[in-house]
Amino acid sequence: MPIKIYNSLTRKKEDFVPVREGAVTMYVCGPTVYSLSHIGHARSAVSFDVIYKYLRYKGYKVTYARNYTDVDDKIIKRANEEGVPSQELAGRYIKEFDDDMDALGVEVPTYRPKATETIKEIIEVTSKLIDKGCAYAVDGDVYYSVRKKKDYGKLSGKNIDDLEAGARVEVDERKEDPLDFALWKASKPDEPSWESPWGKGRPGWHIECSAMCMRWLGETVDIHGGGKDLIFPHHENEIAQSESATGKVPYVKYWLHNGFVNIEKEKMSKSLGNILNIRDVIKDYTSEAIRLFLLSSHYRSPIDYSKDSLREAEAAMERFYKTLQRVNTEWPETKNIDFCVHCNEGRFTEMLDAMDDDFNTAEVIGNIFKEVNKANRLMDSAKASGKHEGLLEFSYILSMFHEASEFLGIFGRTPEGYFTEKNSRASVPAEEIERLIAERNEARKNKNFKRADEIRKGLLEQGIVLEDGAKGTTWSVKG
RNA sequence: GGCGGCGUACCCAAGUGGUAAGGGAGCAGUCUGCAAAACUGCCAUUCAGCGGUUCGAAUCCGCUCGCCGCCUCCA
Repeated sequence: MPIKIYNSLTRKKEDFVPVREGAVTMYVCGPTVYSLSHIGHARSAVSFDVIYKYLRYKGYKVTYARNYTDVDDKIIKRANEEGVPSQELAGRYIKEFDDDMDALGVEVPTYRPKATETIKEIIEVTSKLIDKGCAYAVDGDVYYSVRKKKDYGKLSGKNIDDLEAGARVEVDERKEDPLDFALWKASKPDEPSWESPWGKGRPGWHIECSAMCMRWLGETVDIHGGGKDLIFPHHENEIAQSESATGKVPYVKYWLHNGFVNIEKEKMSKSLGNILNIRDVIKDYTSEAIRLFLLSSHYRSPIDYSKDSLREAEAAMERFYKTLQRVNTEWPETKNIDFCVHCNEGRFTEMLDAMDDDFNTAEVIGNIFKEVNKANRLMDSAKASGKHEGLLEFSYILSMFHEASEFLGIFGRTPEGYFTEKNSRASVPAEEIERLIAERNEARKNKNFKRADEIRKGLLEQGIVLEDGAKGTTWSVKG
């Protein structure tokens, strides 16, 4: 069964057939690096990380490029405020972005091009557009002429006349049409600039993505992704430029757009002051809980960030790893399971069908938790009967977790690894907790339950939960 | 004004023609010194509302109501 992908261009789910059989080229718009990245960047990055991983999982050779916009008005403004060169500022935030991605378990794409390293190509494409009569230079600026592209607006479903009727665009007398957009901007004295046939200047925003795509992936790419807000004007303009320059249609076969992250039901925006940085979220929740939260809704739907929803995601992750921990201790013979021995048995069909259907990660997660329940049930009944029967079933379940982790990027760690990350947030030193546990168990042995409960309650007030199990007392940070 | 999307239980959420996955919360039970965790049971005769198509609709069509996004930098 082919993968089905919702294509923003046709507004339909389509069978995924890449240009070259067995290989996929994929480009995703990355961040403009002038500040720390927020949870919205995380959603886009994680969504496409999963798509990248899944396509590879399905056997495609995927070439994935995600850019950094490292020259832009906002970067220049911020750099001038701080009194540092704009490239230094951009470099700093590229590093911060990479650190955030690493913390979220987002894989490094095949290529991570920067706009400033693609100037030569940008100038070439711009020149070609002028030569073809699709663009014109005025006072060192170069504009793309939207009227020259008959199907301009095909991605966003807009037409030029409607856009002009609702004009909120500032009228620039030098432009032939108010909707014409800059391919190249003449630079002011305090701005970074490059030599060009039109004088010193710097690239416009949209052209860099076209140039980077062509350089790293070719003139037609299979998948191009980004946030929903990029549909217009950014992606619309990319299509216009690229198709005009190369004459090849389509520029992109499948356009994918992820939904927004709202904060407590409100749009995240600078003016509302509710921008939530990845850096801050990572401090309070485990990286897998954050990924689980992002992947438990479909990538195209809007999601609402709230403390409750993250707490729930963390509780679910805990349930998962607690079960895995239990399997490891109660069924040590499962350690020798050869993952993927069941791959061709049709066992994972449900899960893979869900992924094939426009990457329905939410359904996969539902399937995973059904298996978690099954594992616990098996262990309970083994405990009751005293017999370890059903090893084959465990091998199925654990293989399924392993397979899912290959493309979801969660459910793949050791329980110890997970709980170490989680418990590093403890407000009480581990040695102190261990000491209190020992004291409490001594009290319990002496039937001094008052003291035992006192210790447990005291720790709970500091966010530490104690659990008495068959193998002794364990502790964890309250979710 | 133009374009697009959404409305499923207390909350989150999957399901897009065959009779409502999953998670969280809650209640009851098993287990436990008591808890916690785990397990079991309960928790939407119904999918915003009203009509229509169909043997059959949360799913398709029409209308109404409500919410949201884009059209300006934005993931």
